[in-house]
Amino acid sequence: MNREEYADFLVKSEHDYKYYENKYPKRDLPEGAMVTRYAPSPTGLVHLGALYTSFISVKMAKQSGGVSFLRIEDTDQKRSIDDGVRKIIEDLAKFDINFDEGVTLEGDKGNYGPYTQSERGDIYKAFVKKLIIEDKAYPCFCSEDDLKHDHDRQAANKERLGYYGIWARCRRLSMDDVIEKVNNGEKYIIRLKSRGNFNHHFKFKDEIKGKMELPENDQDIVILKSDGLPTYHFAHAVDDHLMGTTHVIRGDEWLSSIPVHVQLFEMLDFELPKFAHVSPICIEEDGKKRKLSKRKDPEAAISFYHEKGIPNKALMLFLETIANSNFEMWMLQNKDSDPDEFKLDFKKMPIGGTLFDYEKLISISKNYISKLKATEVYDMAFEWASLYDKDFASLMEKYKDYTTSIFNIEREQKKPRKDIAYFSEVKDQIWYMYDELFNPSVYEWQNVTDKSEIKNVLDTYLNDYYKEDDDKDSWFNHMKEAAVKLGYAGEMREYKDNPDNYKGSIADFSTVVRVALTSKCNTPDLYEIMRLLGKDRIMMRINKVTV
RNA sequence: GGCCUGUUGGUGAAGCGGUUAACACACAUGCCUUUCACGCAUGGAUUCAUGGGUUCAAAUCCCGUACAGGUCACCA
Repeated sequence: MNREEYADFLVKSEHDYKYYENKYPKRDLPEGAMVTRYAPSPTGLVHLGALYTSFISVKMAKQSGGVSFLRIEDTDQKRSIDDGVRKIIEDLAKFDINFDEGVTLEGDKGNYGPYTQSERGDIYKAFVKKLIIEDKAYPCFCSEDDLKHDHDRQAANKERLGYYGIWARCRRLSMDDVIEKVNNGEKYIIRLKSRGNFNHHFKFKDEIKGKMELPENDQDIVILKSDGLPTYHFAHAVDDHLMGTTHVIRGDEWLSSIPVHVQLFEMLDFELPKFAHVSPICIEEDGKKRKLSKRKDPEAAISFYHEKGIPNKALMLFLETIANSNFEMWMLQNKDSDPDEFKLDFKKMPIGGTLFDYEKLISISKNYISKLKATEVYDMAFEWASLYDKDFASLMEKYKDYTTSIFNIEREQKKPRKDIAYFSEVKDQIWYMYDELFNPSVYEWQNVTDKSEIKNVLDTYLNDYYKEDDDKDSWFNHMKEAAVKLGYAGEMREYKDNPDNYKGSIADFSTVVRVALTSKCNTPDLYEIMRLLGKDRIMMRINKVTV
């Protein structure tokens, strides 16, 4: 049996590797264009970290005039869940993360497919055969128990764990031994015949982490599992080579596998792509940093932000400031520019894990919402309420124009209000504008608390000074006149200079009106509120107080 | 335990041999203001985990220590 026959005896494939090398020609792209990929396993819902790396991958490709694609890594059938792929695609699309190529809801798109690993079995086998022919891979008959036994011995002797050197028993099997075992029906997997020396270090440069020195891999890692599917490492090398990936962008938990991957590319005669290992988003617990965990941390789930009512765009802005800290500065200097114009840079990405800063997210979200038009705020707030607060949603819908006007108070101007950070808090901020909800149990009176004085203020103002169609200036002048008449200072300056000469200030006076109408002492502009409420409701609410 | 990586104010983070150690968020104070929010101004690291070394000069370069993170599967 020659080596070709031997390889064919061990692994069957329809085509040989040359067929696939020809089937997927090199991509013809301009200098500097990146081909990136996002390659998740369909094991559950998309979480923040996935959103983060997929965003970086797609944006990097786009800004360099390259190509991004989505590849599904489902070589572990046990962990894949139904519908996992659809959820990934849909969730990412909500955040405007769309790939140029790869798996889509309508099937594969692009010339380098299939893009789902479970459909690429023959391709992997073809390359496994290539390695066997070149004596770079061999079958291993060790059972799980054998492996465990060795592992325990290694641990007991404090030796390095794994299948390497003298521990790599099956590596020494002759071709005849192998043929006999196979003919006896013994099960086997295929391992890489590593030529690395753990005591030799090689230089490696990561696009994000920079230069480092790593030991060569000397583990005879598994490349083809007993189920006939490849391991991650092998599939990664074959796929990214065939698909023409120029930049492998992935989580930094992969950094320690680099020796394996570099070796794999070498032994397969593949050109090594560049690697960018993205640091995780962390959270602090008991004074220690740890990666955001899907199971423990609610904020790891994308749904968390959705339920809270934080706009998707705001979340992306937040992720982009984590990705490149200079993005924030750029935004400040390019207030009117589209964030898409900002160019992400690997060199600016954080090297250590970044702590998830909720306050910062809130601040970004506030700023983002403050720049929206009232109608946009209405649409988004309504969309949120339709899902999470149906009663409020129907109220918003019933008074659509009115609600939009409420959102418009102090909004479409140079320095808009920044009081909405997320849509779940909207109701708490404007409920008093709706008669259906206005039924205060407490009035937040401030400096003026005396019942008769409150009545006095309200009566005086309402009867003699409130004019329904005043513009803002006359409205405030009337307010001042009423205040002065009752012994309040009409100007804050005067009051501050001689507080003892007055009952209080115009601020105290208008606060009484404000609280009477809204029950709250902190509200947006009173004039606007009164204008929206209109005379009848103003009277009604004031009467309600005095009863 | 082995291998790799990191450690700058409350948080994120700039800095890459000579700076008053940027900036943003948060916090505090003041101003503006009918409240709140906005805006504006000011304040906070005598010091860059720690101990050595190199240098006229170190947060920046080198070595040790501590702490933290990642990884060591027929999982990705």
